[in-house]
Amino acid sequence: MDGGLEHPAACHMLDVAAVAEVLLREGTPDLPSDRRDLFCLLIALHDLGKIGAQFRAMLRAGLKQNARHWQVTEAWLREEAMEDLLCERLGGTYLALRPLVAAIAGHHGGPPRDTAESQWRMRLDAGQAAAQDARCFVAACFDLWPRASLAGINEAEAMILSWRLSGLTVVADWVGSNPDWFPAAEPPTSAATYLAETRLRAAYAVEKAGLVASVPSATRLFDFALRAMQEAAASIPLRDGPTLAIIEDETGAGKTEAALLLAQRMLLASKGRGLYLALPTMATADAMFRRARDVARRIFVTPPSLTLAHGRAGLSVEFREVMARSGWSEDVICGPWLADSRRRALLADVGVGTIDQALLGILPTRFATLRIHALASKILIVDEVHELGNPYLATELETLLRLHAMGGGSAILLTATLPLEQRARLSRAFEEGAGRAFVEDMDPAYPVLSIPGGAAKRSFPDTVSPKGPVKIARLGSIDEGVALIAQASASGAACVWVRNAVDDAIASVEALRAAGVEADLLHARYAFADRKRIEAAALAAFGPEGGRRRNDGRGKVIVSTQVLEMSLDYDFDVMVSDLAPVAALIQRAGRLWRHMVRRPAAGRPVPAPVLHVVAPDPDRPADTRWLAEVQPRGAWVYELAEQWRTAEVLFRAGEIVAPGGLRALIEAVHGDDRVPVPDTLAAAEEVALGDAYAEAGLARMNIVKIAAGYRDGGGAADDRDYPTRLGQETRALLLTRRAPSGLVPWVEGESRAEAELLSEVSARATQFRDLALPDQSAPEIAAFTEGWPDWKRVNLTVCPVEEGGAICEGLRYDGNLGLLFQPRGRGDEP
DNA sequence: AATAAAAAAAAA
Repeated sequence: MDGGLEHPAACHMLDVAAVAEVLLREGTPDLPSDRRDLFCLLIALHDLGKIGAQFRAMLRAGLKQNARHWQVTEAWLREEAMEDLLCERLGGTYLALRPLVAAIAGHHGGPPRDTAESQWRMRLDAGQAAAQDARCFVAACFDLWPRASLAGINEAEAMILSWRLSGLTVVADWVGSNPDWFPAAEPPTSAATYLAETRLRAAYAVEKAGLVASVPSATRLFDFALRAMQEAAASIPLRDGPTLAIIEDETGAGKTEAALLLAQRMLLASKGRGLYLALPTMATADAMFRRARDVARRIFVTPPSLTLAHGRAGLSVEFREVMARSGWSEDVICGPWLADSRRRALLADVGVGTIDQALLGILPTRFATLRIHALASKILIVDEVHELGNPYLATELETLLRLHAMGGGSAILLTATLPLEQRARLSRAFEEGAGRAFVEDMDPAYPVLSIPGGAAKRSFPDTVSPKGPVKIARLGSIDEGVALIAQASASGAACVWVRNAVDDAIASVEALRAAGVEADLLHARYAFADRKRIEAAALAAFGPEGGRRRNDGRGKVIVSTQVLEMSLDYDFDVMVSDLAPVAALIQRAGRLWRHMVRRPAAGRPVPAPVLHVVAPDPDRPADTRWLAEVQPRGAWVYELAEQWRTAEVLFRAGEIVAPGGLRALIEAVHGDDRVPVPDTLAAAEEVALGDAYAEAGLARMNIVKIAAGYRDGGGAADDRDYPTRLGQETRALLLTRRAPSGLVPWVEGESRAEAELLSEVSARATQFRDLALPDQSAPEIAAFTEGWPDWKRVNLTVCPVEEGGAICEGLRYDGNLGLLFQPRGRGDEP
């Protein structure tokens, strides 16, 4: 038998190369055929390191190998004689070869990093016979992919290609390692006959895995009459090559549908083979998944695969339903192979998930290149881009767009309130990634649909939201807020008070109660189950079908924090809010008088929508204590200069006019020629600016170094060492209760894992500093955590909750108020 | 002194 094929690893390598062949044909953007053959040839060598005495010894006797087989793969391919052979046969230089070799060798999550000396040692350990076998196998592969060529690839291009090749290798390996699809067989008679056979298996396997891209359909997506922005998306001329489209319009203008219309046209123009819809939170991703189901089916000719990708995707009832029905559904499907891991979820025809799932691809984390590869063939749709405006996230997003464009991908960005400068930075990253000159577009038109380097639609019929402008009124104190809500609620108005800090929100609930007003409380410091319950109750009160009034006829009242800004479909008659940056206030104001068709102005208990902002007078001499007097805790949440500037601009404007007036408000606070702050706040602004630079710098440190290629620019760190978001450290508690059988999760779930997820509550780590949390080695807790992986034990503190809610001195939990930190020395009284 | 947000097993 020729070519070292008697070695079991040889068949596996050909299996994996055959899978890669099918994937390149069926699932990734087009690559010239000589590049495809080059990729297949190299991928066929990915497990070359298994050919060797050490690996055999490990398999037979369980001996420990000094180096892992994937490291040895690179060692063989970097051997001088081998490198010469490869360069000669492939018609290229070792400068182009080496980055690609590292890409296929590093298929276990990270790139190989061994020195020439240790690679020499690996070859020595493997033995002479192995060297002979390896060379034979490589020679046989040349004949299998005769068109493979390095011609025209220089070092810089090889660096760029290395990212995608690495990801492709991983996917091919995962598919090709499945024994159901590639059962062990007798050694074949020749490499060529074996490859011919296994190509059939590969085609079947790729289909079974759900990786054959569905064919896009030109079917009309929506049966309603398109609105202006949607019409624009359906008709704007697309440009050649990788395309970025930016849709800027107010909340509720139908941007998602516009993006889907545009995405469908991009698919039909072969700018991608699928979609990934990236959202800022898990909750918004869940909501998008619900909406995407029907339309996803219509975008494709055959039932497409549809996945939900985020940390708690398993809790989504809709996603579970799609998985359960995927064996026979004519609708959308998600087979077991795709559903098996979050990383794989990105490979589906239509993926919906958090932006973080995509961002992990540009951080040097384990299997990051799999994410890059999966996204490369997708139209990347990023929703609520304005939520990703902090320097760390923004820098990550720029990098993602740059890399996506480099790989030939297209993208659509959706936003309500993006500063022009931010829009320019994202556009620049994409255009530069696509290898084009960037022409800055500072046209302030709004709403707008623009394609950098291409067409733009800037004139829309002059529409004003049906509710008319939202008036701005200032309240000088908390007491005024209490009085206003008490009075409005008495007249039957549905009321909300948005506060910046959880403890301030709790204080407001107490103040309202003292004034005879009962209010619910919604923030993020609840066990997941309680938060879900309170959100559902709020939806029943303030949602489209909401009851809005209590039995006694008074309007329902809720006090909340920033969680309210996140796409929850509430409608309030009256809103009071702490001063917050203008973009946040615009989002909050979007929850005022939202459902005008169901609830026209005439039926409302107040004459007009007004946003009452609790803030000090911006004309009053402002110092660093300016805000703290009305917001004892919340004053620290946002940057002070931004807060003052918002007050100055918003109170002077006196109203929010959407959509026409939004751009001017945003630019006056965030733009290049923003309003200057008083001298007394200049120092605070300097500090904040410094912090922002530091954050962006940290992001640049953390992200993968694209130009350095996968070997030197990537990594295999634990995800937690390279967070997708910065923030103060938090600590997660797993609440439990005592049952006859021992500790059980605080709430029930369909499975133990689900019950645990639902019983988690997090808060800032510093708040626990002086608390004596339960000893985790106590017998009842040790019994509860038995069998947990280490990372889980490190990250979760199991806390038994007593009958009255006490956890330990100074800390208690209340299902309606959340996790409560109490002043010390007052015991457990509420 | 202080928000919300996300994330965690590989590939015989």
